[in-house]
Amino acid sequence: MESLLSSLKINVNTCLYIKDPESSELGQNIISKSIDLIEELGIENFNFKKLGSAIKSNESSIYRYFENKYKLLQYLSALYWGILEYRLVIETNAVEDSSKKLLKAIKVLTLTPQNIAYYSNLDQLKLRNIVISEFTKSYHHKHVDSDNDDGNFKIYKRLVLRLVEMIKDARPDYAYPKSLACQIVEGALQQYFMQRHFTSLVDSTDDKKVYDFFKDITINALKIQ
Amino acid sequence: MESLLSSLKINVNTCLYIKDPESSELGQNIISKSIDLIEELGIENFNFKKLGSAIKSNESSIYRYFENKYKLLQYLSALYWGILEYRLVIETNAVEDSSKKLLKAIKVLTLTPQNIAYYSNLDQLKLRNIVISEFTKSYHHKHVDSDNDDGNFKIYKRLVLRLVEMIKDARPDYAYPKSLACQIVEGALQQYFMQRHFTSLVDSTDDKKVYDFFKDITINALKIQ
DNA sequence: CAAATCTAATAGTAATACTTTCATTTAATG
DNA sequence: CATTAAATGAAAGTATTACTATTAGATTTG
Repeated sequence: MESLLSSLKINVNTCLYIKDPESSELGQNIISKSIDLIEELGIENFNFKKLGSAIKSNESSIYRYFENKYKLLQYLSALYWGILEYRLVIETNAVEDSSKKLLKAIKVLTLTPQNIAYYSNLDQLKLRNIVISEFTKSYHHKHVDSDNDDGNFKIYKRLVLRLVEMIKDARPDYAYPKSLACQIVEGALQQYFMQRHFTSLVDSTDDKKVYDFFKDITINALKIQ
Repeated sequence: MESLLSSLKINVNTCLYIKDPESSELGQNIISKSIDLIEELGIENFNFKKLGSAIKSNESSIYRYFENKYKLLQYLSALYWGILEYRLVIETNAVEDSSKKLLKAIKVLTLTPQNIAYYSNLDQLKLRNIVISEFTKSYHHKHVDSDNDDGNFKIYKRLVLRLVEMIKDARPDYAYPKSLACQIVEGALQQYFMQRHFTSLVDSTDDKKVYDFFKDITINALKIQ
């Protein structure tokens, strides 16, 4: 499975970049080093000048790949959701029972993954940290609708809709499949952020408890198993 | 109830401002006009210069009240959660049955309120729009921990913990009261944002459905009623 | 009235987010 | 191998923003 995935290219929406960063060594450096830097500094303190000197290249060269740092963040997010989508499809594909399939999906979506080189050589755990801390800011702004029209969140929405289908398969008459799917995917990020920064609002700092919580919610809401 | 609340002062953490904006007319103008402007422009496109000319005052005068626009956002958020906390307490206080009390609380926390002048003359619906669009950004950044230490999110956390107590009262052996409370409070904001900007991920654009969803989740998770 | 405080206006600083230009290096092709 | 095209690097330049400092006038308070 690893080798299968590492030979796949995740087709991020072309609106997200000016020049495909996978097409050159500089582009690949931009991606891998920006993951380090954004995780370390946060998107607000990160800029292309700092990234330029970190990869011994120039600010203006990076602008030839990405319009601005927020597009880069959306690109990185799309990459993350793309990787997660592949894992979701592959790990649930063989499961026949619809309830078991759904629970397996929730596992993939809520547990911290091993840092296997699924995709090129980027650090999946750092990428996940970026998504936990920064993804919400990639769409909470005034041009969210045009970004959406451009397709910048396509992979994310496709992933959520895959979960919606699994919920419907497990319980066709459930009234809120989309709300539940959103709450699982987005809520998992939220729970991990809370674990790190709002410990008084958290029942347990154990990763597995995030899964347990959403599993419990889902089983009871859908009345399965 | 209206008159009771309109005579109450919500004690926002003093770290959030330099000079109490309620102590002068200029300060009150800053608050009411910033609600209009932040709702209209979003926090990124909003700045103190624009606010200054909107209230026919000066940038530098506003800096005497707030350190920067993000502190102002945290102040406005605290105000919102403070108003919600009062409504929560008052509207659930008389309810004796713990399950009914909890469901009433969820109603207060998830439904769009009437724009009653609960608190001074600020526009509660606009304030709510700001919280839906901007609150997540008030703590998703690198200095969240020191802001938290300063007490900037105290009212928000107190509100969530009130809900936690109600969940525990309704079902003392439930394993995830804090996770559930967070998901209700934060998830409601998320659902409203989705209704507005990610319609393909939404079951219904009816406000009441947000309440129905969280009510259903809670009833089934806690096995009440 | 006098003292203290508050506010407005202006100017100024430092950082950021780009853009432009142009020289140089690298890669592609005949 | 030579020519051409494309990609990159270096440097300088622009516009905006976030904030500070200064000062003078207005307002409040004792």
